Amino acid sequence: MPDQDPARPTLADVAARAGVSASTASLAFSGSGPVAEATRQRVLAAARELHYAGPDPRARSLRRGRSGIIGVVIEERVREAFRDPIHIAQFDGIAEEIGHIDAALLILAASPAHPLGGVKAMPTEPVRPVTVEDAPIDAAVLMGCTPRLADSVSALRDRGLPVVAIEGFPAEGVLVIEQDNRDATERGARHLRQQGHERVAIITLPLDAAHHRGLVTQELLAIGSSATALQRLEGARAVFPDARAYAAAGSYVDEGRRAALEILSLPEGERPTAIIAQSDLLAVGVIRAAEELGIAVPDRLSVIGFDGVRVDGLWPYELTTLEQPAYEKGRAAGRAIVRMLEGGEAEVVAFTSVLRVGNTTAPPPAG
Amino acid sequence: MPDQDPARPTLADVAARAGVSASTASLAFSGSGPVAEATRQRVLAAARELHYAGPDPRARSLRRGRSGIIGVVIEERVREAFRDPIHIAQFDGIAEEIGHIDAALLILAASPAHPLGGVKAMPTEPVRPVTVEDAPIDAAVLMGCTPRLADSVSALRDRGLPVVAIEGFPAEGVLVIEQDNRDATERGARHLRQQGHERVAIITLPLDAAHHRGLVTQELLAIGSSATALQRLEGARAVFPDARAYAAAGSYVDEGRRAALEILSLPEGERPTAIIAQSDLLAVGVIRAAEELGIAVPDRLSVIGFDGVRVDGLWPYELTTLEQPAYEKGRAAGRAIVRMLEGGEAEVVAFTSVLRVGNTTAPPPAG
DNA sequence: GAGGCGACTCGAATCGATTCGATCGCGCTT
DNA sequence: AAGCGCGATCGAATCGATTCGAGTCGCCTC
Repeated sequence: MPDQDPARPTLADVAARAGVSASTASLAFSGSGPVAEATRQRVLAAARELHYAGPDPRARSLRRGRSGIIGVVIEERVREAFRDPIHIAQFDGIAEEIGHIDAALLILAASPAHPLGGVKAMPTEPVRPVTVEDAPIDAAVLMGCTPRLADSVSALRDRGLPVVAIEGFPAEGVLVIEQDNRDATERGARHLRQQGHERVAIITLPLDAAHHRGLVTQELLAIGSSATALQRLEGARAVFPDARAYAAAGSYVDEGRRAALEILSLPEGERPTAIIAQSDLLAVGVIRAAEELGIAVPDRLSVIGFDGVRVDGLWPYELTTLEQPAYEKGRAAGRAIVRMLEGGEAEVVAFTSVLRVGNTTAPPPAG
Repeated sequence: MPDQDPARPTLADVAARAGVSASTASLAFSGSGPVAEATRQRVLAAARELHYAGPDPRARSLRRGRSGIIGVVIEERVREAFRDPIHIAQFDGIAEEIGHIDAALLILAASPAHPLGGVKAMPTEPVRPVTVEDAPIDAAVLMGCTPRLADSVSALRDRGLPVVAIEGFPAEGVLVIEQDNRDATERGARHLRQQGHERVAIITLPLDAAHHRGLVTQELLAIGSSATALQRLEGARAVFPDARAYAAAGSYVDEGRRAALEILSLPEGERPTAIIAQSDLLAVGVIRAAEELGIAVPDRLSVIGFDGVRVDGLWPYELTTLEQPAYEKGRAAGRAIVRMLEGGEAEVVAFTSVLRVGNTTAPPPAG
């Protein structure tokens, strides 16, 4: 029994009460056709009397073929997306642009890839899972998604929906909003090199789908799927080929702290004089760890981040970081979606990060 | 023509190719019924060959009567919701809880109320507006909504959808997650009184739908519709009945600064010795303004906020504020939705704010 | 006064899937 | 060997609205 309440009125009921046909009633509501004003009023009155709440959006969107909803696909759990300032800025930008066509934003967590028709866990859940492949959306924006989603993406394409990705691996039929992760990180690394640093460590964003934490090995690199993390790693190693890298399990302050505590446990003279963190939150964690260990920043340890979000409670530090235009990236994605929905072609957009030098980087200690 | 591409395959096509009936094909996909493994494989194979992307979510949700989407209604433009840390924490909490039933979150900006069947602006927009009343949602969470939405809310009720409100005016059939705005502010005000303050000013959140800025007059109070702002104002005036209040046009640092510059333009001796701001962001603005005017905080001006979000770049200040459990409020709303969707009754939850004393409040200057 | 034109209204097909009840075999029991 | 039970499959109704083509009716024109 799909209907929860018996006898919720339908358009047909309203039409009957108003003494018109369903088609006329529909016209009266949608306004797309000639309806006599008197008739229209009669229909609206009937609707009021029956407490009819207007055409059912489900039926409407089935018939019309459009739902007015844009999906934003993230690969973490939904709640984590709200923790990351970069995500938020990008949401913001997307919302700004699709607001122009009055579309709404559906936040979707990518489900673990499941084969076409794979068995769902519980057949009679009160609410069925909304996955990327079966959400009533008109288009999708992928945020930092990995090839793990390839199946879902091709399902979207099979549906004929426009798909735009903000960073991530290029895929057939997906418009990518690009970010110069590799080159930007290389610029940041060069900045360290110029200051005289030789021993550098890297803390990366999660590389693989399972978010493995720890030293980045060949094996981990091989299964690495995060374009963003890999590109930034590549940029850093272009300058410091032998730099050790540690993967964090997420872009959180505490993950940065944890990795840094491990990195900095070496005796001075062996331990790195600089750490390249792949996000500002990680970098803040590094600074916290240094404070705990009594290692002065930037005198004995330089720290560089990525993102350019202004992190809370960092005073007196001003993080040296690579500032990326997250809000603008979101807008570009939104604009692309709008254009594609209107039947046009959207072109690839590439964004550039700017090195903002703060007071967390300095020449390495003389010794 | 609803379909954009000609000949996108449907379940019937797949069934035909697999040599089974549509009903069997449906069973093969949904898994809710006995289907021979061989048949199932045949159907899935046919689907692959035709590039069939799975059952159309629109049709599915029409038939099933559920879409798996929970709407979160905000009254600002969507993008502004992402700017407010309290909103974000609440989103986060909601997402956490509804994640348990695999539902997704639809962010909806409340449209200006329009009468049932009111004329839409453009009949042939590429994407139709998604308003509160016609979004394919299974339930709605209202975030800080005003009576302006009364029509939309009653439409939701007519649809038989569960509706939960986080703060806001109680409405028939709407479960409210409450916050002790009035009493909490009163406690904060009493803290100032105990320190000896007499001349106090208040900076409120937007009171009315139009977000009028400026001195709070009787007229403004009369059209005030934000429960949160009104309750907090009431709490402050319970202690300082004659305190002047200024409405900000939004919860932003710059709005707080702007209001404070006006408030503090009086000669010392007449100007307030303390300012009660209705949000932390506003309070930070007050501190900024005081810095600009060379007024020492807390020596010559005490400042108290509301929210307990840790605002960036405030050092060396630790804001005295009323800490509210925003994340928990979101969770409570999410839990209530889940319970109601499962057919149960959800009970009202009330949250309490705690006064956290920082270093922005002190006794007023002796003079 | 007949023809014609418009403004309205209606019937019926359609969107694409789900689901209930009925049917059909087929193996097993007694 | 007849009867039974059960798993697999199918037909048809249904979900609730939109839309197209086909009337219907009144009024204007020549």
